[in-house]
Amino acid sequence: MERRPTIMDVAAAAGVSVATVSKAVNGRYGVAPQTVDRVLAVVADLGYESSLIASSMRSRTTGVIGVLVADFEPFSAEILKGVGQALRDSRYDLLAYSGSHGAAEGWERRSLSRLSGTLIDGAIMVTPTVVNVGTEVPVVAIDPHTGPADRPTVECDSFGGAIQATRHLIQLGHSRIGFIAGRTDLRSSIARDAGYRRALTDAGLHVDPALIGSGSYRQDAVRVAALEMLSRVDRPTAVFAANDISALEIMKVAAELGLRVPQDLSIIGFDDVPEASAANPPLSTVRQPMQTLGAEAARLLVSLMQGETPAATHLTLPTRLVPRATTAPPA
Amino acid sequence: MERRPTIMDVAAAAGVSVATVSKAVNGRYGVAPQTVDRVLAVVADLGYESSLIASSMRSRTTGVIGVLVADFEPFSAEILKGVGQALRDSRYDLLAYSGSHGAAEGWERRSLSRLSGTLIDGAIMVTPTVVNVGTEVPVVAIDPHTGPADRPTVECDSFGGAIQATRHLIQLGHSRIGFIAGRTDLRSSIARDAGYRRALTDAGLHVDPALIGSGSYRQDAVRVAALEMLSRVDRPTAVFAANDISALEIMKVAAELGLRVPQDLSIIGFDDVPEASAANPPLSTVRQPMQTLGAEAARLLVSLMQGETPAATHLTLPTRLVPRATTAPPA
DNA sequence: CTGAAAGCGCTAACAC
DNA sequence: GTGTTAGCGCTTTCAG
Repeated sequence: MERRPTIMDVAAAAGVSVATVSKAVNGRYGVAPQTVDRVLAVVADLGYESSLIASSMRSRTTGVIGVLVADFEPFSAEILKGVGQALRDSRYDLLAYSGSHGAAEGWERRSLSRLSGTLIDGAIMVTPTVVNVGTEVPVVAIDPHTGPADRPTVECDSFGGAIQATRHLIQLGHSRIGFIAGRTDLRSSIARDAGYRRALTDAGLHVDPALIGSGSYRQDAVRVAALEMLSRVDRPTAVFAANDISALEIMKVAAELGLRVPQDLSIIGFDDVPEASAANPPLSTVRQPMQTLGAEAARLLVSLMQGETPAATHLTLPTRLVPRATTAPPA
Repeated sequence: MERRPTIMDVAAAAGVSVATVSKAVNGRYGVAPQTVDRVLAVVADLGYESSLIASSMRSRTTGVIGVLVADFEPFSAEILKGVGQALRDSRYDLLAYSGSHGAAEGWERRSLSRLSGTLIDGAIMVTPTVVNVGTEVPVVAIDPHTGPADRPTVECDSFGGAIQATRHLIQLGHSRIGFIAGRTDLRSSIARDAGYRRALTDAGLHVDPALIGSGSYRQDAVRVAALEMLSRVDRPTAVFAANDISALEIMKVAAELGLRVPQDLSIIGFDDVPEASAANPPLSTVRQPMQTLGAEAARLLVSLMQGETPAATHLTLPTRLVPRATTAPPA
């Protein structure tokens, strides 16, 4: 709990001015070699470390990349691993930030505002809630918001993935297939909804509005929608959830209702977060390459930060069906 | 890429001084209600958001908790989820930081120095490489370094867990059991080593130095140690790795050597990171409650930050054996 | 109730 | 080569 040494302490101890210390520490020109040595010796001795914050207020660049998330949940954690991997051998520090008001719309505007222009040189926003955020630094969005895509984005093929999931259920013999939708402000959610409908239509199946519930990716909303859907006399024999967290919640509801999975009800999710394979029984899902998403976003951002003009600023990565133990033919 | 509005812009637009804006925004006493209204209207209009960095330079407190990690890998990602969960309903923002020199010893001192005293009000260090770091803010360490434990710590019962793992192999009928050790500077690693030896001794088994390799939790080192150990004519029939990442690497080496797991070689890890259950075949391991570790660390830290004196500042959480598909009786 | 001024730790011009 | 000076955007005394 002792006071951290400042540049003034170093200057005083080395008998030079703060400016000289700054130059010596940052390897600027115009300092005598022996002065540099003396200063660095004092720095080592005192354990001085320049304050990232103070430096960032003066210099326009910090070498720090920010990842802005609403919350550290499974999805964003995977993204983070990918970003970290891509940046591992770079000179960039990585800073992940989650405001305390993650639930409120516009959290990313607030976070970005508070960090950019000073602390971070560029940012990656994960599942943002708004489209336009004026910034002073390059930003790339992962799993972007609906609306005009003026900002660089990285996402997976949600439409194709939803078709894979729904078709998987159809091929197992299901014809009454429910859908629990996600956050309707996310492009990916809308695409998953569309994919579900398309697969149904392509198979000559009727799209029954009663079998479409809104979950918004929120556990409580999913619970309500699932309870309602699964309590119907003409309940579906299979459900596709717009993400794994929702699917996992549906599994809980099914258990409470006395429905066995997959015998009485097939369930398939989307994402393949680690929790999906660890579930009991392991959750069938559509895998989106979350770590790759993060890594690609990082690469795109670095290229943007270096003033390059990347060939593609809207990446869409493929998904893959991962059938596990929660999907089976209907009874 | 537009310039972010500063407090000066707000002041100018509202026709007041920056001091008044600051007071109005922060709800300080001594501002006329109508002035507050006017200022806040301008704030909303301009989309002003105070700079976290600039504020933190003047005020001693920011409401931000920092989690310092060497790297965003599976273990620290789980910790992060737990910290996030514990802080979800608090007023604290969460900032996770990984310096670009994560590999170098002392990364946490550097990170802490650069962030503390200004940006963060408290910190959680994950698997630190050094013991003493002078700081101005409360710090709690997860999976601490060896040496005098003067700082609050949260860890799992590594000794007991290692005994569980080794005993599991012994009970399956193994008598030649190898061990790939972890980072020798971590208290937990040493405890796992000791637990391995104790279980062996308790069972009347000989501790063969040739069956103990050093992996340091680094893939390349694990590979070298595993290759050497598994190429011996008197190779072990089972191996206990000090963490899952090491165990996963051993699985790869075993495959390259043509050894079938678990028929020719049983492997058990430690941690139960998500990757363990997703492995093929799923990895047997000892589960440490990583998210709980993070959550407890967060609770401890918050209590420290509020000036309380927690009853216990050294938490040890229990582990649990999770037998999966990589352990079986020897051929 | 409001504003002017000082300064947090640091860097970048510019003098000396 | 080195020191002096002026801020970065904000909060906080302290006068008015």
